Amino acid sequence: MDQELKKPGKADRTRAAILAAAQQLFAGQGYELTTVRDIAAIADIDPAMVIRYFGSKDELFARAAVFNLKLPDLSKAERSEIGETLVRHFLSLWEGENANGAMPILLRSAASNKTAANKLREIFMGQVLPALTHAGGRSGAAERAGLVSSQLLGLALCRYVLKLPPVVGLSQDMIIREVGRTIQRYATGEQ
Amino acid sequence: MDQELKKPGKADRTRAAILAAAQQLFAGQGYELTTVRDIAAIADIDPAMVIRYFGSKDELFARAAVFNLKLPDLSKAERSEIGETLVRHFLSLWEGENANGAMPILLRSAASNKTAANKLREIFMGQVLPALTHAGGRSGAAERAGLVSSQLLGLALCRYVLKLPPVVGLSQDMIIREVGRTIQRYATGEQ
DNA sequence: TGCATTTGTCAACACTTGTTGACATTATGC
DNA sequence: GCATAATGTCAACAAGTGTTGACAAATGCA
Repeated sequence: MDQELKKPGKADRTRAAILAAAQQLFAGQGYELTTVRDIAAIADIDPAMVIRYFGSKDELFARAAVFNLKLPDLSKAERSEIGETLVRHFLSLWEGENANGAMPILLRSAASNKTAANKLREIFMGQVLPALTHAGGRSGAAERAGLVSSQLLGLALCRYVLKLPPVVGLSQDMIIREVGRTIQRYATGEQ
Repeated sequence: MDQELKKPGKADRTRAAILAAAQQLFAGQGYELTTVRDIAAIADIDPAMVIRYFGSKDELFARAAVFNLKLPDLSKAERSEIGETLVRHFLSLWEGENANGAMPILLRSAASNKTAANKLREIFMGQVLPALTHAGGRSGAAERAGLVSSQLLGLALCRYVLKLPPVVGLSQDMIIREVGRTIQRYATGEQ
């Protein structure tokens, strides 16, 4: 289970506590408003430990904001179901059991933190764009990826960050159906 | 032209300079990262004047972030052109001649500043939702407004804040055509 | 001219920030 | 047992924050 082996000594537990507290706060109020002292208070340790274990606030943020889209192989999916497949994938990634909340973390801080903004750019340029290239051919892949990104990130922004009531209230089924159709058209040009 | 009348005394000019500098910085790096001293430096005045003229950094932000969607009356538009009309309207509002950049200001700070987040919520709840209620009937208006908001805000986020290259590269025509179709479907349920 | 108001300058305040180093405490291996 | 390393505590630092008040310069009016 563990990656660095050894018994789960005391150090590892406080390390994990710090990371959990950091993720909670970064996701809730973004990078700038989250202080090392707040993180330490929630993790119930000394602020100095945060620095000792992670080097700096910046490095801690980088650790707290790692995540992978793990996009499914769209070339194997039914072509007519690419949209719904993608939306379903993102929804389960964002609010499924294994969701680690990294998306809100990035989205909340991307507006003012360059590390977060770059990470978001990398994710969508490096994963969404190639996936769509495979799915719909090379021509216009950039445009299609841009449109897809705008809809998916907009959904995440309204639902998890701004928490616009009408968007929060949307059922997963409705999102999959309606947004899925949009993504389908953007991705394939059909309809 | 002026609203408070009187000759445009020296005070009004520095007031305007402060506001312009504030808008520039708020739009570029958000509320938290923008300091009163930075604003003063760009406006080429003393930091104390910023407070003297606007009371506090918070009040200055509130002044810098006022704007109105001025949504067209959708009930009078061709029903089949609601989507394109809306997208065209937002594009000209965001990057037309009279664009004041208030949208990036709000969007960039909304993630961490409650004033900005509330303002965004108010705008979309108070203007987009009613407009769609008129346009497509009362039933499901909230859901439709939510979907429309997610696409429009996502577009603004990717294009002006995150500056994702594929989204920045989209031509206005393409946006009007492609996103317009999405908005059309969300707003009317047609297609 | 003189006076009063407006406009601007300067230094400092109280506070918070990330980060550091010296020291105490606890656990581990011999 | 002891020595050594790991882990935690504490106080302080330098820098930067929004904001304030006392004072100087400029401007307009009589």
